Amino acid sequence: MTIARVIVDVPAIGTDKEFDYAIPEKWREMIQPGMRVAVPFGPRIIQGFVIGLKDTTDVPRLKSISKPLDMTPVLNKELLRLGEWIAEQTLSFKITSFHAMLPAAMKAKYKKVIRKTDHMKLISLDDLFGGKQEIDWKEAEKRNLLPDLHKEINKGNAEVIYLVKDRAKTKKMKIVQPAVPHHELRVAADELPKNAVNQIKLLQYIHAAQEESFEAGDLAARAEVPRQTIAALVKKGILSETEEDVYRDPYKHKHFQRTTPLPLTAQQQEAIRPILETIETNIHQTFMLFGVTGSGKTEVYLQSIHEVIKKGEEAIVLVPEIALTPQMVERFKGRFGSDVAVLHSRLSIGEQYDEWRKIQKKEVKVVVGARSAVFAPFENLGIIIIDEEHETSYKQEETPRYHARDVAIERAKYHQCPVVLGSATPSLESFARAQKGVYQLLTLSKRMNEKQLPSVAIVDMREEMRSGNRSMFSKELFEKLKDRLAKREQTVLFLNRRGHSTFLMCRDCGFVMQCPHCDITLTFHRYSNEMKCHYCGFQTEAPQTCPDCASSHIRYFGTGTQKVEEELSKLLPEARVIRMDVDTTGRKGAHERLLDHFQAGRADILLGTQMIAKGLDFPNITLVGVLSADTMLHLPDFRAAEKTFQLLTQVSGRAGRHELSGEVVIQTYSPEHYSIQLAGKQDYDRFYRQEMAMRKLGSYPPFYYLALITVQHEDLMKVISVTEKISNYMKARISQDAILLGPVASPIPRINDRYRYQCLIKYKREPNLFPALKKVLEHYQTKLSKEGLSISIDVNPYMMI
DNA sequence: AGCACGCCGACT
DNA sequence: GTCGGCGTGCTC
Repeated sequence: MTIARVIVDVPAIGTDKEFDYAIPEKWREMIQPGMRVAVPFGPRIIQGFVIGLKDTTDVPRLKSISKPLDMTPVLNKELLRLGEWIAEQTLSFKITSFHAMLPAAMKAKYKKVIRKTDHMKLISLDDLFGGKQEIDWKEAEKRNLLPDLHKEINKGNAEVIYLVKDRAKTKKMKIVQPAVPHHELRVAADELPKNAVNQIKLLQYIHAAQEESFEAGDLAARAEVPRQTIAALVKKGILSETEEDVYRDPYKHKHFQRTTPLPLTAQQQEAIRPILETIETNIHQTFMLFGVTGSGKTEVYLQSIHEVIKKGEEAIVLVPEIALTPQMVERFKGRFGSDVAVLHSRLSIGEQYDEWRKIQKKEVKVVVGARSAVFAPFENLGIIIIDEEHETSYKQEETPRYHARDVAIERAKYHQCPVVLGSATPSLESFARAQKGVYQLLTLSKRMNEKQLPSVAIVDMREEMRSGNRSMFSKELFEKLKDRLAKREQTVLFLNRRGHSTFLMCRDCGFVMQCPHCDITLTFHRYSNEMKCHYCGFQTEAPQTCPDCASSHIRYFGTGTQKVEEELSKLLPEARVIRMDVDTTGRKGAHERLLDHFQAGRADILLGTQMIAKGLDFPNITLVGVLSADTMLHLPDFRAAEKTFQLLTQVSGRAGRHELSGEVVIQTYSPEHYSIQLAGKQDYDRFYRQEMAMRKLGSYPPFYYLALITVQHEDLMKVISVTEKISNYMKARISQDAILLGPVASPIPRINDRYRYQCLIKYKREPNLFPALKKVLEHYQTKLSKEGLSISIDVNPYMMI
């Protein structure tokens, strides 16, 4: 094969197609589909993916591949095909899909430099180049040298060079070994000058140690000598130093207690049997593992994976990003040891790349990871497990806007293996499919240890108000809190809102402080005494007087985690509180540290947002308090009730998982709402029926599919007119059965000074929809993207804002 | 996405 | 007459 079909690294509608390149003779044998290559494209050199090979082309004058960027393919046949499938399904570019499937380190960086041509080593150019042979384009631009350099380029004294840089760097470790036989180390030490104290010390240390080789930094530290000492002895030929590729191991200092399979309960056995059957017979099937919190879903996963590994196949386990705590990792590493790779966004780019390479080199059998781990480059997949299936974080919110569940099923079809969707509160979409028999339903209705589910009390905060309690804690919750403190048991307090107070209002004129760039109220952060916008990051000092009428009667309304923390220290000064939200877990490892603290019993109360709802499994938690169950309920989102139900159920599940039984207190201003009532009763089935009725009434999923078109621009009039044009265009192209809503302003009509309008299409079967949407993108992306107009299309959106 | 090409207004 | 503004269209 002499010609490569290449997808180039230019995410634009006009370049979202194959380009043909001649393969130079010397690379003929080695260049294969799935490899990245550097190719000339117009005047520059960029990265591309080889998606196929051929011998003929219609293109009159082919250019040649500059060089390969990989030794072996980074995407196999299956993943190349999957990338194209994702591009089709999500209306995104192939190149964008390919990048989403690979670790970030594989995304090329481009550099442009101006270099002196060597036949003209003119001194006069030295002041331009600062004595160097080349100069970075960006630097030249900054120092305003471009006009002069341009002249030199035209004269032929300098040229523009395009560089493709690969960020995929392996980490090297310096290994130190004695260069002489062990018994000669003594002699060598004696021969050193007496004042070379450190060198003698080091040699004596190596002589005494029972090891063949040492990691350089480690050795210096252990022998208590400076690092230069090693270099000095290497120079003298007594030690030798070599470099070795190593993996950056994020769990280097962590020891994992090995576990063995637990005996399964009757229910677990019944649930696992069909899964094992499909593993055995290589049949693709999607299972919905519906199990209450604490019913032992994880053990079912573990034993299914065990079976897959026994067959010589591999497993992918997806877990929501925030649930990927060391505790979670431990359960898999504990069972499968070094056969496990872990992938999530809190790892550094280098660490992610290394975990990915372990998978590619077939050094691991199991991947535990967040959304993008669904692309793990395994070639003999035996099972894909998606834990907490209902989590919205499985949907990627940037292009390509894929859903990991759909990708998992597509991959499983290729590999003829099962997908297991596990949840205590399945998404309506998935549960409806299970009801229809598209997925096979497996139920775990009992907790493993036969523990009762915690008892749940729903407290009407309006009543509290009426009876004169203006505090954020109801009488009932406060009593129970005090009781736990006395008994030295732990409490989890949940509040879905960070910051201090939600908004600032002037009691004289009613002024509410809003973000100047977004149509959203600012949130007060007490510690920094700032008003912050959680959408664009805008922040400003909190005012002392009303910015509008200068009255000093400004007040902060609503409650955030910071304020609760303050209140707790006033009301229960003896309680030790840990607060967990994005503001306290920003730094790497902070998340783990705080949880370790809590687990070790060094705090009584864990107070936090979303992130504490998942996966916490501490024996000493006997009380869970939900401070305000309503915050999500009134969001302009058709999934608001579902999300509320799921969250309340998940949070409640944190209590009483072990010997001690648990209690849950849910505070709310809408105690009669079905999602709160049924979450209190932990009655998923009734919630499902009720919510399905609501969805049917509103023509929402799972009865209809959705496609959301969002238009953004600085100019409001332009946004409205474009959205209207698109709506009309689409209306003419869809059938009578589809419903088109819009144009309407987005729920947040302005973010970052850009106005937002949208058009929502609800449909069941609509063969013309995707081609029409593609036409819309084609029409506008080329013509107007340069004016700052952006149009995004989200098929099956989760975020409607 | 970049970049060149090309066509109009404001200067040496 | 030239420099340079950014609309248009192409990149194997």
